[in-house]
Amino acid sequence: MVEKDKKIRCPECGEIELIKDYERAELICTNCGLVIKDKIENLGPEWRVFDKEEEKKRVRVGAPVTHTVHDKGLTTMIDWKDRDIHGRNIPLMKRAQIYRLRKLQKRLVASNVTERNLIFALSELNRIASHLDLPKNVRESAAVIYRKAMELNLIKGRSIEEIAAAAIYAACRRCKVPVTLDEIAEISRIKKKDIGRNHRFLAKKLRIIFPPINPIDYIPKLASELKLSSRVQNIAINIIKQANMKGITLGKGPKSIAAAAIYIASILANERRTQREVAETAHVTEVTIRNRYKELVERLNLRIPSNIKWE
DNA sequence: AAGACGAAAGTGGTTGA
DNA sequence: TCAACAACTTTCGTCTT
Repeated sequence: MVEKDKKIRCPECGEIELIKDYERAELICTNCGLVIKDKIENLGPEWRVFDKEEEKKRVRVGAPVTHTVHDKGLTTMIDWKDRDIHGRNIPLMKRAQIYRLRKLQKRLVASNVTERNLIFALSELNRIASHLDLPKNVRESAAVIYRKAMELNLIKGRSIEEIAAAAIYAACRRCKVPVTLDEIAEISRIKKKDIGRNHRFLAKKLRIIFPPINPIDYIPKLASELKLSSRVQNIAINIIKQANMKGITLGKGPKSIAAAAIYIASILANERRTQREVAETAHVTEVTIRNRYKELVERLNLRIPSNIKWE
């Protein structure tokens, strides 16, 4: 559908030659699994049409193809009833033939081990994604990453669940969804350390470059959990932007920076939250918030109103 | 009494020999 | 593989509101 010679490049992993259209559901980078464009507009029918009449009849058939189902959603089912589509009995001769077809199909659908493992992996991906409320593009991305890992024989000798968890994390990083290793570790039965290890492994083998996490990505989530206004969000984002420019954020945990920025912003906007509240929702300690926020206030010359003092 | 502060010791992950 | 290291946590006593 999408012409190969269009020469679209993946904005993240740059050097990758072409983006496959993957049967017109999304534009996905075949290398790193980044979903570049969610829906391609003006999809056009899959048959040639010769006149307007025909065009009306032949529009679009079937659900969009997806990577999150093991056969990409292209399932054919042969009914077990011995009736044709009109409900008539099927002649005996034909029945035998259909019986053979059914048997054959069963074997094809999920018989070989690879396929069965893929089904398991995808259901695991889906399970984790549902628990974390991940958007569709992240799920697709995770599925693509997993399939890619399978193609390169990276699963062999490793547990499916570990790779699945790592694929989810990788997809989140790709799509800038602020999910932590801890959150995934809690849902899957994989330890944080192992998810991280496998994630690094995937990144290396699939040659995906992950940009460092920007503290800004945490802000919306934190702000909404703390029920803070969008004004606070904007202030916090501004603080982080300035901090980024001064290089203060380098080497520090992005979560800590985000938490400190939110804390400061909540004070500046007169919607104050305690250090404890922020610390709890951001999953860092009050001490860390204190250290970061002191640093931010000093280095950025922020003016904190009189209800707070510091030396 | 709750919140903020900071010193000191401890933990887990990264880095470089 | 080991030690050094920075970021972060835990704990706890003190100060402020």
